[in-house]
Amino acid sequence: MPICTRELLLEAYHLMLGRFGRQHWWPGETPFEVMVGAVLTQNTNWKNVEKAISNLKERGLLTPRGLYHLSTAELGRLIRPAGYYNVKAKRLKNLVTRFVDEFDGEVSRLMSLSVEDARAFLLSINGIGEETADSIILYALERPIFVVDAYTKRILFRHSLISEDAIYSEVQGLFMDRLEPDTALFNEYHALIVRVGKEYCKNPPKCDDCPLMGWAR
DNA sequence: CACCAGGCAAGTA
DNA sequence: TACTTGCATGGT
Repeated sequence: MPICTRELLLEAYHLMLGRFGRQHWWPGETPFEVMVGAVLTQNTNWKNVEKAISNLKERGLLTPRGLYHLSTAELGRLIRPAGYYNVKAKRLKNLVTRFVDEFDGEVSRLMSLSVEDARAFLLSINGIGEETADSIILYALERPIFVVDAYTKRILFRHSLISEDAIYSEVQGLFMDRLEPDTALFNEYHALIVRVGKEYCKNPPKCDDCPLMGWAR
């Protein structure tokens, strides 16, 4: 059972960065587009999300008030390629309604909250869970919080750094208790984990040539 | 053909 | 509290 130190976490980061370079997340979007994309990409391939984003963009609807005044049914039709379109249309409406009603649809007003308050606000919205909330805080608000996803858990579990049933806060704490709050670092680190997870840490694992081969364990 | 992707909430016991 | 299930398109 390896001990998870700051040095170990930084080693993994540099191994992944050295192999893949910067991932440029979140791909070319304004903060509001990141918020929308964070909901659309729930359990869904990003390529599918891009089609949905394009549909909204082409019609000039990818703004807080554009979506605010759009019916849930019509929104669902436009985001259809992203999958779960009925569920996601409701979730987006929930997010946009709260964002416009309580923050006037201004990202700057949301950013004036503390990270804890912003997280509590986002989590109080039906359809926004921990990963989506943290993705919005990190990639839209550009505040330092570590995003944990299924790949993060799988990689750490396979390297015996966490148990299989480790909960979100446990995994997040593993990183945040050891690394100084650094938005750029957390941004790149999560993106690299997703990249490595996709290419190597699937079922079955493709460990040959994985940048984390021989790391921790 | 099967499998799954940058999750989440609601239902069940 | 601890599982289970529904949601859905598009790529490999």
